[in-house]
Amino acid sequence: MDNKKSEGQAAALPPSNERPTLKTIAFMTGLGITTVSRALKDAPDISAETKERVRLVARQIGYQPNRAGVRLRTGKTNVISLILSLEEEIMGLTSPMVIGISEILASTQYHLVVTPYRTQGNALDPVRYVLETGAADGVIISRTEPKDPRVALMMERNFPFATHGRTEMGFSHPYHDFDNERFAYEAVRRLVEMGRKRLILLQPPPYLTFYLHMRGGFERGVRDFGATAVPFNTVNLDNSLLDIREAAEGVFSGPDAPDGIVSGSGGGAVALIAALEANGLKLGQEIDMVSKEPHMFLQWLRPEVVTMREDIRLAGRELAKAVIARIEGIPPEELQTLSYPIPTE
Amino acid sequence: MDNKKSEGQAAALPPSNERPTLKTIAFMTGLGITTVSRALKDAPDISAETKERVRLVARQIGYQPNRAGVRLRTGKTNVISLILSLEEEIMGLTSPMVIGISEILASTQYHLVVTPYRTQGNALDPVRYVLETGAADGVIISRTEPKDPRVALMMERNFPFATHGRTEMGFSHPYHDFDNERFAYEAVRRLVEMGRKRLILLQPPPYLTFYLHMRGGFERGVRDFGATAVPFNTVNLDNSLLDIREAAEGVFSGPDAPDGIVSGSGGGAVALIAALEANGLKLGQEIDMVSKEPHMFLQWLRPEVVTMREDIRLAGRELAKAVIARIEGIPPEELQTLSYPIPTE
DNA sequence: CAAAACACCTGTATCGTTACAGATTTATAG
DNA sequence: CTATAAATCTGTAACGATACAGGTGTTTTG
Repeated sequence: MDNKKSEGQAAALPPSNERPTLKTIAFMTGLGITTVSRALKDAPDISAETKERVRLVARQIGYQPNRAGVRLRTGKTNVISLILSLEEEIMGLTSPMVIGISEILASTQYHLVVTPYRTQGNALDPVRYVLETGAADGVIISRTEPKDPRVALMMERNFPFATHGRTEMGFSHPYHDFDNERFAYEAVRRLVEMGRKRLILLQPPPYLTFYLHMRGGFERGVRDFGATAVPFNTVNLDNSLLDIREAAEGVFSGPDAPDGIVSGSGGGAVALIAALEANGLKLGQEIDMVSKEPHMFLQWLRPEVVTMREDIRLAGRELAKAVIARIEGIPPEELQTLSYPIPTE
Repeated sequence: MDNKKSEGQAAALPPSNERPTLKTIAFMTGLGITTVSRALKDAPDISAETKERVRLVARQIGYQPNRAGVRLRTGKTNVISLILSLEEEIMGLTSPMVIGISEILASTQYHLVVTPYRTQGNALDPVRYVLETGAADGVIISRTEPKDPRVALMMERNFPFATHGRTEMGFSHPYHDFDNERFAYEAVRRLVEMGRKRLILLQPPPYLTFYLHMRGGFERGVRDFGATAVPFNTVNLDNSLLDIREAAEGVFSGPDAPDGIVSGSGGGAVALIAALEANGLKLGQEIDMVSKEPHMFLQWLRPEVVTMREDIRLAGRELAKAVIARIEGIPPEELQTLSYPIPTE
């Protein structure tokens, strides 16, 4: 009769040797499941002593909340989705990005889910998927456009996200970006310092925001330092290295050939070098180049190239921190960071 | 009174404008929730007409099962976990691997979750985590060892997984591997054909399985083709490019310097080239090299290097297919694939 | 034509967690 | 010494899906 008390939530079942749940802890401590739940989240209506006891037992038996249970009840997924193009990247930007994000998430409850999309035109699909199915608490996207429909959609739904790259949409959102304006500007400066005048830029595709930055920096440099921009628009960083090489061979062998190159990526630089050398040109002699350098390839195999590093792993870390902060309600204005070209010596 | 019938599961609630659930479909079709559930999984005790009706409505309103609900009830997570070292890779193997896996998972219900570990010694942690928390239905690991404790653990628990790389543990499990034995063997053949005799191998760290393969192929080649293996054990593919370069400079400048190089990675090759050129050697003259080529770097910047490609994206695809097949109960023996060096151009 | 078989559908309980609305005990107020 | 307020704790319901054990109506069997 008196054991009514022990017939409550807590004592209903033996501990069992399965994965521990709140019920297990409730049984072990003699408390109710609700109490245990609230104790673990440090609720104000639980006594300090009880909290301590619950935490102790929880740690002891290695309790980890069941993600499906939490997710079903609260809608919180504890997932960050990285949205990736399957076509992306000649030269794995993805690796350091994934690693950087993982580094940050490792010390949180968040898991990283990679959500791919097939082609350029379908970039909105995975975002819609996440929004509609509630597959994640926050999203990281890259390849941003000045008016980015993905950003518009997530803003409208008030869904936490961070972008690798800026937009120009008249409101602020979390981002991390590399200062491509400065990169190109400094690149032009260096080339002019080396006596080069007729410059080409291997640039991003025109619809991406960082095209504007890189192009802008390039043109400002050309103006400020008194050089000439030679057109090179038939290919961009999204083309295959083979296409870039082919297009470059055309430019180098044509009239008014350039004598200076700014390459927006290390992979592209290799194609450009192959092209210019196929035309009998030599770096450091008839022509010079400034490029981003993902590894040590250019530095060691073509030391004549002036290289600057872009830290993608850092970008991953910053983006991860930004989405999480956004999820936690930090205002977007405080979650915008820029990184700068790192000179390689 | 008669409306008892309509007070059952189905009619309890209006459709609401939230995300549709089984209840929504039940309401719309006038069926019970259970019936809808079973209809959607094509159970035999539901009439063909009902199934058709349910499927139609489900498609119409864009029903997608709630993952948390399924997971909580059935334990099925619909997640594949890719376990990654945060230190991994000088030259992003991860990118094409992630892309390859995603390509396959995109047409399934599976999501890809990246689960990192910090350092070599902690490789078992993420595996334990997945096993203990049931975070995934299957796991993909790389950097396998001949006696791999992760493999042992997952076999013991009968947990589906696939490895990038083989093991030597006396039982079979799903894997995909690159034939490093053949790579090294062919590399030696090529070098000997070019008249080289004193060969070094930039090899994997000795505790990884593919060390045995690459080393084995190298030594078999040395024997078969009559060359000499020059020791080069102070560094391996896990060292930084700087360390490799430094060690290589020592070997090239020492007595009995090698005249042929087999490099197990493209990144390593760059370091070796930097080293040998710093010693005044020239590829194709005093020395030759065969290397894996991740991109077009070597091919275009040092065409004297003989390169072979390893298709990591393919590995990702194969591994994804293998885990899923394993989850579906296909015997491991049928899930073992090997890929072969791809001669470049 | 009653009994058994069949075809098809449905309610209940449950997975683990948390929001919410009490319940119980003890301390404070009047 | 009763009424109120704190301080703690707890049961119930619900999130969405599914396993299981019926239920109902129709058809077949003997």
